[in-house]
Amino acid sequence: MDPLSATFSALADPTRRAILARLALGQTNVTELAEPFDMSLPAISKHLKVLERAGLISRGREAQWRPCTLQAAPMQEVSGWLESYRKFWEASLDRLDLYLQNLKAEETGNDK
Amino acid sequence: MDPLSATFSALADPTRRAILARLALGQTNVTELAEPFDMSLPAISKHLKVLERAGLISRGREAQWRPCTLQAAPMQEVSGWLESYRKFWEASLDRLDLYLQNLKAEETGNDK
DNA sequence: CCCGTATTTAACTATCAGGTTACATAAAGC
DNA sequence: GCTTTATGTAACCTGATAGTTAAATACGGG
Repeated sequence: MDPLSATFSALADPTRRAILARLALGQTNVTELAEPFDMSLPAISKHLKVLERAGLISRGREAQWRPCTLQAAPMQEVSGWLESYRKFWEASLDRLDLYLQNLKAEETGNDK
Repeated sequence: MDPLSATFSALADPTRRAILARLALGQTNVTELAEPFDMSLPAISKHLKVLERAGLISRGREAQWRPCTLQAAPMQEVSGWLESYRKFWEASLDRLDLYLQNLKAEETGNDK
């Protein structure tokens, strides 16, 4: 799978995004990561593998713990990809803005 | 499925991203969208449905054609979500930068 | 060396995603 | 109304995902 697709599909799961959010607070181990979820440990282990293969986390070894660390570089790829579309959503926001302005103008009777 | 997950998973497919890239050039119909792909029309139709459900395109009606239009608003959501991680990839780039500088310094014997 | 803790792997199941072909529907034009 | 063109839906297949439980592995400490 191409890297961008791997990143997008890793991010397409709320559990995995929550894991990343937790890791943004600092490196931690698997059991602690699993804590908030109503899910078996192997399930979390699989999610971690997905994140790892996408390059979004790295895993070390510290005695019997496997500390996970956030690696945000792939997100930068996503951000770069998105960039070329920015003008489109900004344009549509402008249109929305315009629409809302017209709406308001009509309401107050100031519109042509 | 939550909107963010829907957007990420819609974007996790190269065919769909290519469709969006085409639509960035302007609105077009299904047959023309399908043209570059070695894939049946129903397959494209399914991809379009995924994009539509994620809110990334909208479809009109013009005689027997269904013109598709890019709707980038969900990308803005993604962009917003990514924003909170920006400092992480910027930090790691800084570390990479530092690493490369050190490497260069070592090479030229100017290090430490 | 055995034990407890942390984590992964194996085997299995159910659902979903992405593709196919065949058929159905929509609209225009003769 | 029939035909053509454009598109969508149905039924089906295959492989991937996401979860489960049970067993295996890795490591530190008595």
